Amino acid sequence: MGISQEVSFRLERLILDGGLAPGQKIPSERQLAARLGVSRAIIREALHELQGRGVIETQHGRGSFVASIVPATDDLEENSALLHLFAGHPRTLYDLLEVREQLEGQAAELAAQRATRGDRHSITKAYQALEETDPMSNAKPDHGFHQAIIEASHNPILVHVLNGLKNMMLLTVHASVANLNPRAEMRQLIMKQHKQIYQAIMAGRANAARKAAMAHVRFVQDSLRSLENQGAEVIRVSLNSGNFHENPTKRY
Amino acid sequence: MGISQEVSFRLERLILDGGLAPGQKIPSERQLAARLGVSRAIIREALHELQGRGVIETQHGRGSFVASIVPATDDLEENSALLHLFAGHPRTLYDLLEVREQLEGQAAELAAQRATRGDRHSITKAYQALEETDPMSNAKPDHGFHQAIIEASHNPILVHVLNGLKNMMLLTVHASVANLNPRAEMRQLIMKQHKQIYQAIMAGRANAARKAAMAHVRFVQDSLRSLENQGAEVIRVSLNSGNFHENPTKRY
DNA sequence: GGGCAAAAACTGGTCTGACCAGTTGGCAAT
DNA sequence: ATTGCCAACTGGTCAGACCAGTTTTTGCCC
Repeated sequence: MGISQEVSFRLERLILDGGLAPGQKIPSERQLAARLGVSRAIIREALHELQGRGVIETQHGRGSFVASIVPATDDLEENSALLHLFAGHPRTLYDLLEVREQLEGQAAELAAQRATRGDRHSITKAYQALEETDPMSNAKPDHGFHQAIIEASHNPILVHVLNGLKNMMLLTVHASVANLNPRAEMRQLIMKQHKQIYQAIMAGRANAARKAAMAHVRFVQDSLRSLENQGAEVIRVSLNSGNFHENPTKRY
Repeated sequence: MGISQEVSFRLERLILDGGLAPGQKIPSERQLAARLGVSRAIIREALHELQGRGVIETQHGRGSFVASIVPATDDLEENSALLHLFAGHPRTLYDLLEVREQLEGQAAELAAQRATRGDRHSITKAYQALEETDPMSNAKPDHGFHQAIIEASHNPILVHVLNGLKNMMLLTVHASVANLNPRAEMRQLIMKQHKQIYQAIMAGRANAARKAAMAHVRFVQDSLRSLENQGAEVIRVSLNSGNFHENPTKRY
């Protein structure tokens, strides 16, 4: 482990152990360098790492400060990396929803066609859990409902693909639950959409199931977007660096 | 926003857009510095930030590598397991084609809407290579054409998903090329379909592009299925160890 | 030729000292 | 007391040097 890592760990522990409170100013880079006996470049690299982890925030000319919101990590998963990914590039959230619209639509269609009795039972159970749970509490029932449908599609490739996106999907579900559900009329609409999906699958109406599922994802997408346009913080949106549209996919 | 942040965003964007795949080595610090016209210190600070977010991993003396963003699955093990599943279970071929129908349709639609000049050039090049190559020879031009379209969709999630399915996609493409192309009338039809996809994207006709792409995949699907019903051996199973584990997705 | 060790040519890691660019606070002129 | 300016902070960027690992090339020996 290099010195840079060591320094960032030391600083992080200092902060987490309470030596430095949230919002408090961290010693200047030059002071830290002198005190820890390393060059300022090392200090800066360590601070950037902590910055990447969201532990500190830096302001030009003023100093670095302990971030106010220490994550607390509700899921001890390492999806914090993904969270930052979304935080830095909110567009990715919509990219994912774009893909989800297709795949969930297909899953619902296939589920309507292929669901076995066991599948129907699983889906029904998940749906009931969804109805009974306090919507604001957490996103798990919501995700469970979608998951049951996906598995009922009996397409292992589809299951695999959506499984690989699971962590990210949980985030989008979380975003929708956290931002949309608190608004009563939104919650009503989403409930209704879930019901339509559920009934269409149970009735074996494949096309209706597909359309309902796609409409549901699209509704979430549009709602989040309009929320964002109203200035709400869907997921911490930052001004992005412009001009990513001229050389986006090309490699070095 | 400082240059350092901008650099880290740019790198992240590159990675997300699929220009750099997980596990791939990113250019050396000195190369990046020269290429982006900034000092090496800046590059190092940006890399440390990405490191803090878990986007990249660095090894002394070797280089920095893109971390697998979608953790858990998505890697070699899972893929090879699916490959085995594929070999022993031809139905999986159709499962994959089912999913491909959706995703390629979406990719074509988005490409028609979002392709930059550079994208159009790449697609055109791939299309020309496709026209000029002996169709029976190999599947690479075919796959390259689809790949160019996917990248032009500018949806990093979509790129990642289809990238994860790349090995299997190559197999389906190979199956289609090997079984369908030798038949003259089939080859004609497929050529025509490719042309329709290409023209629709170039003309920016999103809906037509989607439909053409979906029709193409569905055509391959139906053709293979009818071939199979005639008793032909659609996919040659490569020699593999029998030894079947129960399939990971616990279906069937 | 084939095998193997030395050496060159990479890679990231650290240091130094300089200068630019925002922020802040005090002190002087009004 | 208010205004305005300047000095002393702060972080941001740069250049070049050297250390420390890894990979590739070289060139000798058998």
